[in-house]
Amino acid sequence: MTERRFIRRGEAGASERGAKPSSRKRTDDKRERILRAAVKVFAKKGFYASRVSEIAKAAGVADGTIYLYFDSKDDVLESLFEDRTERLLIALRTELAKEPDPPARVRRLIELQLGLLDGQRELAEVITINLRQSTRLLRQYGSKRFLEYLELMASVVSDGQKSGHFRDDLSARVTARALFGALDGLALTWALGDGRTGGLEKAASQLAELWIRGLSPKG
Amino acid sequence: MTERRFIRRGEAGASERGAKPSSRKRTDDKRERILRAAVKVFAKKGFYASRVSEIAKAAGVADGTIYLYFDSKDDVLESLFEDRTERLLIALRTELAKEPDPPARVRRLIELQLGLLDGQRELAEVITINLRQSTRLLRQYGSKRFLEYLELMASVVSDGQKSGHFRDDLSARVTARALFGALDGLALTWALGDGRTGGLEKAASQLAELWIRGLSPKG
Amino acid sequence: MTERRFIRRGEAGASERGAKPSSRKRTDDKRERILRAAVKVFAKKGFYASRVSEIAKAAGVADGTIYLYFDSKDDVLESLFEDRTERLLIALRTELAKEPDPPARVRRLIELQLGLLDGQRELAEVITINLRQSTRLLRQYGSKRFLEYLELMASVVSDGQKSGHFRDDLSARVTARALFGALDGLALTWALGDGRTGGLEKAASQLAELWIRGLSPKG
Amino acid sequence: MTERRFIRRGEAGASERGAKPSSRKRTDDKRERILRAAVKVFAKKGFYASRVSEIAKAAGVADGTIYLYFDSKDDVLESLFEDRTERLLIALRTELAKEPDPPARVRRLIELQLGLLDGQRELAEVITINLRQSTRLLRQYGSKRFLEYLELMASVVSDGQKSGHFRDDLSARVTARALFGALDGLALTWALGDGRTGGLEKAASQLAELWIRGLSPKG
DNA sequence: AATGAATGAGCGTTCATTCAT
DNA sequence: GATGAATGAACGCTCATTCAT
Repeated sequence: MTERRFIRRGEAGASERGAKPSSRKRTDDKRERILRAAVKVFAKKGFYASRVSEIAKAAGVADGTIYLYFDSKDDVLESLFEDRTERLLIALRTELAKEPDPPARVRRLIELQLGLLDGQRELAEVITINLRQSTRLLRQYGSKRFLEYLELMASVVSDGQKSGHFRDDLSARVTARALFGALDGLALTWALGDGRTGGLEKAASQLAELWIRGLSPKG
Repeated sequence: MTERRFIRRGEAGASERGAKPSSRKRTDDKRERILRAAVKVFAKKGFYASRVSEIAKAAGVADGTIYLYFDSKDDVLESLFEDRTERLLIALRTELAKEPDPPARVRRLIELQLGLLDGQRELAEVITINLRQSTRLLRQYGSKRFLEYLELMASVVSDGQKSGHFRDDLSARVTARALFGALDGLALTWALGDGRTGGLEKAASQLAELWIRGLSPKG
Repeated sequence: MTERRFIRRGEAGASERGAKPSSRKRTDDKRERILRAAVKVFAKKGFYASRVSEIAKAAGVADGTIYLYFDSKDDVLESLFEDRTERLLIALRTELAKEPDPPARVRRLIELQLGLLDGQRELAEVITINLRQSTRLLRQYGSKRFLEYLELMASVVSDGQKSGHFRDDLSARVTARALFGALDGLALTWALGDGRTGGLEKAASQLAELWIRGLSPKG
Repeated sequence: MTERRFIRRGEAGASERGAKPSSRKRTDDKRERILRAAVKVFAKKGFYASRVSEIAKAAGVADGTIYLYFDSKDDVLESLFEDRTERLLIALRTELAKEPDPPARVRRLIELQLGLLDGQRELAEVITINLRQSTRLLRQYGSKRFLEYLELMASVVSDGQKSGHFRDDLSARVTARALFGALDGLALTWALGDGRTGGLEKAASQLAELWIRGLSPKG
């Protein structure tokens, strides 16, 4: 078990990620179906209160089938997180590559992160809340995709500092973490609150204004 | 059980809060000892992975004793959160009352929240991480001390807007939530990271700079 | 868990053996009740087909209670075996001490082992059959009480060889193992067969005759 | 399932035994490969701890294939036992037919049984240990090949009694069971112990000496 | 009030078996 | 015949909570 886990955790090429049953058909139906079901269930009840059997039922598979694709309930959460964060990273990188102006990049970053969640309340809940439920996930996982994500944010800040668009008396790392927190906090209160589509859009715009001015140099 | 719970859930005056054993001695030794033990245990292993028996052991009491002071394991976490947030609120209100200048109030707010955690890594972990572990806590509790706390933050912003010190194109509520998130995010990464005493101090200062400028009006 | 196990496995004085709940009352009711229930259930269905809940039910305790006295289902079997073998060893040593004549000692040994089982069909089944069900038990356990037991048998043979009562062209160790096997085989077929009280008595007598003559020196 | 089982359980002539796939090729490759794999796996981990998938893997077939040749995991063990015991019986009968002298026959019996296992540690383990793991096997099976085997042993004894070579104050049945047990016990300790080739040879010789004298008539 | 042995509902996981391909 | 992904019943074990002392 631990062995298999190690293999899976390895930097297996993305083409093979998470594939347990060896001859996967085209679209990897089952695995994705399970992940989608897990989002719903985790969002509704939280990781710990969610039952593996509920996920199975929601995914329309047998309980045991989940263990053909994941090593454990924990692994489902981790995989979910990794999977979705990876998508977010790809989307962010693609979009940011199109935008050279630092302030506009900050705005884009904020809009994208909150925009991706807008209309996906469940995913927002899973990422902002459930991630914190598995201590193991948080501690040991804080170092992978999540750090990549923080680094991407930090680079947007430091790039702007180098080009003179942003003040340079602030640590890019600290700033990035604070920005992540701000976005996460908004997503959390939104997810726990109304979760209305569109609700995050205005907030995103305001937050962008705040941060762009906050990062602007003296004068 | 349910009955007792109802009574406790009522808006019992602070004078009676959390008191189960009827003849409270001076300082309510046991209850506080249990809460202190819970901080340690929850911080180390997370709420769900923590065992009631571990808390009991850490507090130097028998398992059953915990149920003389709390209704359930959940209640321990809720009480802990409520208790500590209350202290924080009191401290904040006291300090902010001394400071009339809006930008200085923002700085003070940030310094105080992060400062209180500095050197109390365990408490930081409990508040930032464990709070999110009990869905019930999050959902139903989002409305009590936590909202009071957010409102306090929002009032610092809106007061500044009214006095013309802060731009008024931002929602005070949104701004407050984002600030809470930023502080929470810093505390989280700090708690999960090194947790070195003093580490948060510099971050607090930078964050204050950022927000103060971010909130400043045009021109 | 593993830790506790280690402690229990240690050569803890007999006075403390297997006691988990710390303040044991007089007669260690529960633990013994569970062991007695386990004998019945294991004998009836075999170790693997026996359910922990069945043992609990037979013992009149809750499922969880079993885990207050034993670490696992495996541990119940091991403890049972160790416990009963120890009693047998004590009885054998006491009896053999009274008998100096080697042939008579062999006879006594056979009579005692089979006699103890006579009327305890269930125990016979557990010892002869179930012991072999836990590979771990067999392999790692083959070295403790069981070896003591074989050594006791071997010493009866080698003592007789030294005193000239028995032929000395046979290895005492091999002889002891074969005798154990013969006794075990009789017990097994008896347990699986009728299991009538008294059935083993005659067999014991005949087996004794056979072995005594088999061990006698030439001439 | 039950149906098929019934058919197979019937006293099907040896010519049809265990044949599931209808068009049996010459040497029934698969079935024998599975049995050989089962010996290895059962010997290593015991019947209950062995997984059908492990046997399949060791045999180089798919999991499902096993069910084309056997009705269940239990059936694999039973078939294995029956198969191997049959071979042993045939070998014993052939050899004993060549030897008219009762004491020599006893010696031959012992040598053959232990000799067949010598160098086949795995088979020894399966027969002596695993057989006892399936209660069903033991109980209902005690009546087939195994009884034939015991009867063969008993006949060697009773033949000797009739011809006056052996004492007649012993029950041939009891004696046979005890001898089986002795052989089994030696095989067991050998299998669990070193399992060195040749180790059983000397033991066989000594055991033969012991039994022959033990069975010899007075005077 | 305090204890801690006892409870028993509840769940993650395994694995023999099936069956569509 | 052969395959191996899918199934889902079954069970060992945990641990929050209770309650007799």
